[in-house]
Amino acid sequence: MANLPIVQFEKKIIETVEQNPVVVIIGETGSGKSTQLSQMLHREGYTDSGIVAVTQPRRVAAVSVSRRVAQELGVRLGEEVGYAIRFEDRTSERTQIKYLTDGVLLRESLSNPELNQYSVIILDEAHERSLNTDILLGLMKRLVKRRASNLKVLITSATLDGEKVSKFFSDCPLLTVPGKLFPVEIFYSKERPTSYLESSLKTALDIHLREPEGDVLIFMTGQDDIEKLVLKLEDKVRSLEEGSCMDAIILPLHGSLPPEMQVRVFSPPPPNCRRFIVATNIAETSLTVDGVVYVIDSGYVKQRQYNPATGMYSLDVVQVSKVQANQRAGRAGRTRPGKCYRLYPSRVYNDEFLDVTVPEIQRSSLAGSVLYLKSLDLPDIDILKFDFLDPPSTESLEDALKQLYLIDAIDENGSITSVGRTMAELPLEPSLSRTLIEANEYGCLSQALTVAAMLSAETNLLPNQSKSNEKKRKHPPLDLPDGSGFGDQIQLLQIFECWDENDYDIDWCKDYDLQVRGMLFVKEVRKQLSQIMQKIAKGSSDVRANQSRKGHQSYRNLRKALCIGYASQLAERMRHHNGYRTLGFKSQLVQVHPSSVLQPDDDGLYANYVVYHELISTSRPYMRNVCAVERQWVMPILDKLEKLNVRKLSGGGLGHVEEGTEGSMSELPKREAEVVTVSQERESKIQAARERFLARKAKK
DNA sequence: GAGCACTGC
Repeated sequence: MANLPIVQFEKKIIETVEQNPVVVIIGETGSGKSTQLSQMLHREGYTDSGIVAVTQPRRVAAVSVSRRVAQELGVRLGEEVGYAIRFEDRTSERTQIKYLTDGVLLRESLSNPELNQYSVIILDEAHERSLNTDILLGLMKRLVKRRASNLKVLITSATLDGEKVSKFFSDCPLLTVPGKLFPVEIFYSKERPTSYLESSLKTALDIHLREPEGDVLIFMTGQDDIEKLVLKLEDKVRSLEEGSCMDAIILPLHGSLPPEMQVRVFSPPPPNCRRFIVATNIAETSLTVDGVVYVIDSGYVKQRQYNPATGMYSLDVVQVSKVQANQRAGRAGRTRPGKCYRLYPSRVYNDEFLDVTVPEIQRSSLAGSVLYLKSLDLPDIDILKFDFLDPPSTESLEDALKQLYLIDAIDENGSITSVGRTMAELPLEPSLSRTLIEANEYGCLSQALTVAAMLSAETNLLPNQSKSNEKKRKHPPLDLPDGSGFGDQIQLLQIFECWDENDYDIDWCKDYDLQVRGMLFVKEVRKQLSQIMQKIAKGSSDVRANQSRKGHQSYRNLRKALCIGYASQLAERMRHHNGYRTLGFKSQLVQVHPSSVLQPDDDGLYANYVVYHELISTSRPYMRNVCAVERQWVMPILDKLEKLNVRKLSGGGLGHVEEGTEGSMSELPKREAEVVTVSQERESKIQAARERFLARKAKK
């Protein structure tokens, strides 16, 4: 602890904090800011008047850092030093230093907007710019004015954007604390490689043959490329002449790897053996691998982005930012001087890379965040003018307002409704919290709780039916429930009900290839949701509460509730084929994702109307997780859509300039004219595919 | 008939 760089700055830090309500601290990796700042303030007496809170973007960080601090102070974790993350509050009345995820702090400020229990709030790792951190930054700016006399706010950030944060907080002081990284030598490629897979392979082998011992960390974009590179590396290493160089172990590392495979990177290699870790950006911040001396940076990352104009998500491979590239390089200098090989020229780094990663708030759907802010009842706040460090686009905020209006969370003037208030209390996307409230009215709350919980964890819950996986499987896969033809939300419900009937047996999950960790998470979420709903629940929340007519039920009430909750995510089938047209503000041509269990009727046609959980644009625009709904439930929503006036929603449109004066009329979906916004290119691709299909059919 | 970076309440 004594040799941490930050300790030498204690006096300066304390002085600055005494004299200023907000201080930005730039501390690089290894400076000790996460563990030491809270202890300094504690020593100085700040814990006498309240708790010192330290937020973290990730749960594991909140737990591990608090454990360290408790150890250093010689107290039991959960007493003077504790942590709070979702599902787990390890604090007590005696707690003076509290580590928590930024999401938990946002929840707390919902019930206590002044956050009076805290004397100091430290937003740690603010440079990561998580959606939650960005909202907290805006809230802190307001809060320090209201609690000027008794609240201190500290923000820690990385080198590149510290000044921007300082400026945001009316030019507050900015202190820089050196890190404890060893120097990392950077090597650039002369040109951008035609294949960064081949280029990383070559670079990795060069290191293996020429450089002294030390592990190699290779940053790739995704599972696919990682698996390919691992195979190629294994192949090449095997063909090397025996005794010509040291042994090698090659390890993949990405999020969809089962936990037991992930932890393999934490066990040290046998002597005289070099490890190659081929990873996604999970190794950038979330997981720290010891022993890395060499880093190979492809310069790319996969990023999910939301397009508010279309309501569609896409997962794109994009260039990393300078901050990200430096973070990756830094992974080589944790234990001794290292080397970083960038597979792109310095010109690309200097001229093409953005300084910082586009913050999440500018890449996400904001319905949930806007509802959250509305529910805080901030006086005199026009949501379009909320003071964000990097404001999201007006388009994105208006998209959120429209969504919220359609699901009754706000009224036509943009004011939060009582339904909206209840929704904000639920840790769910607005569409799902709206579904829960409606289901409660229809007497199918328990089913809706299950669906909402399942969708909260959905990614990687179900087995993916790729051919490579089938080969690995020891026995043929057992049949999962099929949603009775109604679609994916119903299937998810049925799966959980089966698991419940099997007493939440882990082996049952394994038999059906369901991700165990994911299913346990669902169970926890469901429990949490049902506790929150208990206050207003009109029926039992028990999983088996709605199973009385099992076998011949139509899930009518549940589907109706989903229709109300997903009012802004509806689609209507084309008259003569299985393509759909979304019924939102801008109509899109979309298809049911092939993984869906929605079943066609005897004529081979899908339901006339469906709700979808999300639109994802991959090779084509797809609806993921769809559920059949009925026309008579959809019609009232369309009426509401026609009455929508964005200007009123966003607070009368003060200072809000929009072309034309006809207000919402120009945005009405053209129901009869079949107007769609599909790019020419995509349209012709679809056309070409259709012709190929017809040609094949004709041959037969 | 196709594919999924990473978090979090």
